[in-house]
Amino acid sequence: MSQYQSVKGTRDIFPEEAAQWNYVETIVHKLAALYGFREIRIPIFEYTELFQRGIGSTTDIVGKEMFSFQPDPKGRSITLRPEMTAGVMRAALQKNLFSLAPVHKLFYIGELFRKERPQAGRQRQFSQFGAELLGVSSPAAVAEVITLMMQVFKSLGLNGLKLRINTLGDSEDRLRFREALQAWFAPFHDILDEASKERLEKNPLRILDSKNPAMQELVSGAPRLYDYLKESSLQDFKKVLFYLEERGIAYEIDHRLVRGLDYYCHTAFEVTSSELGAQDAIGGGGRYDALARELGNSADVPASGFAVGIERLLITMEKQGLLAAIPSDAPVVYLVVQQQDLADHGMQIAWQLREAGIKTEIDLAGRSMKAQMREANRINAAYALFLGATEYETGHYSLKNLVTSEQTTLTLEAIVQFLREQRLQQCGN
RNA sequence: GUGAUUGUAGCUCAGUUGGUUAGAGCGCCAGGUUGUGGCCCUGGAGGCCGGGGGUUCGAGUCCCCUCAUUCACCCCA
Repeated sequence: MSQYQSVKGTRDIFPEEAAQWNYVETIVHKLAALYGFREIRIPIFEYTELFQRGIGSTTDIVGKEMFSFQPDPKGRSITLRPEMTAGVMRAALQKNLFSLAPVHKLFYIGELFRKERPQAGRQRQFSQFGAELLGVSSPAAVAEVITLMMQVFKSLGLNGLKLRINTLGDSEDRLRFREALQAWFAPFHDILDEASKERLEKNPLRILDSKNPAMQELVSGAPRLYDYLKESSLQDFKKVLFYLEERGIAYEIDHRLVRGLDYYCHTAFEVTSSELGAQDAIGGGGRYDALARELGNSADVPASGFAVGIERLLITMEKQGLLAAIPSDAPVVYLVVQQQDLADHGMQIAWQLREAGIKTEIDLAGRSMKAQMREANRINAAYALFLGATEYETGHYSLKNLVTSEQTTLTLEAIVQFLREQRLQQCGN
């Protein structure tokens, strides 16, 4: 074992895997563009208050999971971003985006940081892509966001994901429900676990979300927010569901789905994969009209968004055998040089081939022909091009198809032309 | 933060009740074929057995500490 290891909860992505990431990111870019979302890139750290205000100080993320530090003793505390939404909203408000146009559709891909114990599907540095639709509050907007997310899953070939959805109502609904909930739980105060007692005080809704089996049993008899919704909130939710049905997106209403972040209102949703183990949420999101005001804006900015964990997405794709289909980055030609004194000429040819747009690999270590051939085989080159004394003198080179073992002798120009035609066939474009 | 788990070669793992120079498969390198890969054969390199301390004539094996891994809880992507 080497002396230095990557920091706990972080990992390296080597080329084979990076190709998979690129594939996913390319799909995200394409579909986001198709739906009219444009990319935003924001800083990887923010002032700590942004997350305290935005995400909510009672949440686990803010309470115990943030990587915070103080760059200078008198300076303000800074935190590595544990999620994207607060930063995106901050950027939008700072830039005064809403004075330019009322609606903004943004998407992002980036790394996030949370100080949790790593486990399957959970790291301290992880990545998400997501979209934020800022400036509209209609059910259509929420449906748009969910549809884009589901479209990404579909385009990647994923099967069997479960979309759960719920509504949290507006602040009035929640206030009335909160009182009802506290009243209902009051007689049971003594049997509540510690976390639930605290939640009952600070954020009663989250009791419903408890995964403690004893609490779940108790919760199953508790009142439902759904029954406390005012008519407009109910209609809003039903309209979202209507759009999902229209688009053929299967969902399951889960009255206990609350989600951990304070800024959600109305529709909240989560997508889970049964292939992930304990940490089975692959994506989630919802509507968060109050976030802008939390961040000091004079008024609410109606908004909704989703985020998908890329590591968990890739794990699920792996389990479903979807990664094998991702195109490889193997070279087309491996240039095999017979003798050392032809090495310079070999470099010259490799350069010519690359100029012609043909992906070419060549031995740089002066190794034996056998070693070069083995290497060509290992890296899955399509062809071996031999350079020996005969080729050097005649200008005709031997080209071997490493799959069929067929070998022909052609001029370099003919080889370039041949390979170009081959590649057109292979890629089908 | 809590609980459990596992640390032996680059990787996956053997290693018997503590007993000489710690093994296998795969991978890597070289040769068998001085102009041709995969398959096969032969050989080679590569380990302070995670680190520290202790028990013992003797520790990869037993005990303690520590570091790291993995899984789970809490919660989330």
